[in-house]
Amino acid sequence: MTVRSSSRQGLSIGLTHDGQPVRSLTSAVFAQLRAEILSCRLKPGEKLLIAGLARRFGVSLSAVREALSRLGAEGLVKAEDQRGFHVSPVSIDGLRDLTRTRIDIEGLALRRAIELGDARWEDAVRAAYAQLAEVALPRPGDAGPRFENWRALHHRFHLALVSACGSAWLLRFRQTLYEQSERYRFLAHRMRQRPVEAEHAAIVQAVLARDPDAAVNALGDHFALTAEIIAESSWGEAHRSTPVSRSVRV
Amino acid sequence: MTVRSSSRQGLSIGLTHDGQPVRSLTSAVFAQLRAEILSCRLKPGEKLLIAGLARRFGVSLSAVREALSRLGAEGLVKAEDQRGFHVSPVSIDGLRDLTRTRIDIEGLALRRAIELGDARWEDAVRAAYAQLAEVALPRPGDAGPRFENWRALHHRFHLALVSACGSAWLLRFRQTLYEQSERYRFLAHRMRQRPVEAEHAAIVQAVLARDPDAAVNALGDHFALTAEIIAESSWGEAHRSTPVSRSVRV
DNA sequence: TTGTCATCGAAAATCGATTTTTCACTTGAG
DNA sequence: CTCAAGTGAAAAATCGATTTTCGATGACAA
Repeated sequence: MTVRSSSRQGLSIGLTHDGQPVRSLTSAVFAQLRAEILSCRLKPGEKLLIAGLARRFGVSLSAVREALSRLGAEGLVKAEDQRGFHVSPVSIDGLRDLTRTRIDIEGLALRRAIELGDARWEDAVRAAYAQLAEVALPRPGDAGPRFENWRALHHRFHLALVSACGSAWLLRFRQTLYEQSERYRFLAHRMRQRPVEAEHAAIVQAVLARDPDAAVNALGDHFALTAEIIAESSWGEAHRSTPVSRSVRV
Repeated sequence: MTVRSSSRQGLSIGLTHDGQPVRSLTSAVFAQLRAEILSCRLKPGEKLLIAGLARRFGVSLSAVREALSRLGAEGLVKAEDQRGFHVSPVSIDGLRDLTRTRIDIEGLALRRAIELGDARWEDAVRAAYAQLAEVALPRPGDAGPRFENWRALHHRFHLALVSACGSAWLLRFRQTLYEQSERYRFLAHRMRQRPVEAEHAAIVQAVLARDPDAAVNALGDHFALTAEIIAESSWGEAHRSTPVSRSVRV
């Protein structure tokens, strides 16, 4: 039984987020579930019925269980013995912790990248920025392929910034946090717009000037503003208890 | 079939590292494999044969597979589709990245804890430090329960330091890095001794004085010195990197 | 009413048989 | 000798049947 089999529903071969090829049903299920959780098609807190998912994908229970176990260890689903799996919940407090930690950790990575990055890295940053700038920011609520394209370029841009940091661990943690933040962005699909290009430009300018403090500040502003706008969206309003405050500056 | 069944080999009920009770065979296998990897009874790079482990623990293939999948997502084992599972490898470069990232991330957590921690936190730090200081540092190569006891207290001490940081994400990442470093410590089981109590004392002093810079410096020195000593152990010597570029044979 | 306990259908967990893939080795052509 | 194709044992992956556990429901006594 091969992954390419046309009897499988909604599974596709390709690459996982970490560049490994998908060569097993379990990995395909994992990638598909991950994508659906990130895009909130599977909603935060939702119960994940193993049998239902197995039927939907046309695979066995074991494949689904294994995929869910992996997602559990990555923090996208919550597993409890004998009680099955749920999509990890979201909350304003979660968004606050996520944002602050993201600023700190991605800031660390950015500092190291600025210290270590060579000319090739600078070129990569410039190229990723140019590609992102070429694409118009999709209108709020636009969920089509244009938005997917922008999202991919946006991710590539932020990845390019820190790619030269020289630490596999920092990159791994950064990836985890980035994915978590994707969920919040999808949740608040109707967000107030703002000149996000200017924020990216500020980051790039500081990075190319090799000014770590300015770069990390610009990055922090970018993240914090995103979080604030999510928190003031309809989702955020519905879940608000206290305001999401800005991370402390180094 | 219950976890308490006496027919299971080497599996025990109890708590996992994150406080969840072990109520399934899979979780018990997961905890056992994790412990054996951290203690290097399962050696870095070693192939993990699913059938062999299933036989050894007296459980089915699925339980082992699922446990291995979770460990894979946590970074203790490396999974490749169709090629099974290996214990994650170690290297001098890995130790370098690990140490540096540990200093940065645990440093972040420590700063936040110093900022946020209350009197109860201070008490907990003092108590954990006192308990650790009571136990004599085991002699090099001592692998018995005395060493296990010291290890547990040492972990509790470092956890107490950052426990008030207020960030689930930082604590999670810290835990991951701490576990990784355990492996290196076990590998270099015969290490040069040094007055490690003095280092802990310096950390505690700076923490209780609410001096974040001094505390993070002391913590960083502590980690860096540990890494240096591991690198100069027999394991480290054996893995010291050969020159990157080597002249072509004539 | 309130609390305890038995019952039962649904879901999770476990198992081991079956299928698919890999890998080390052999064979034979160039 | 080198390399490519073939071969078979071993290991991984997949499946679905079976066992165990959970949790809602309702009977019944205090």
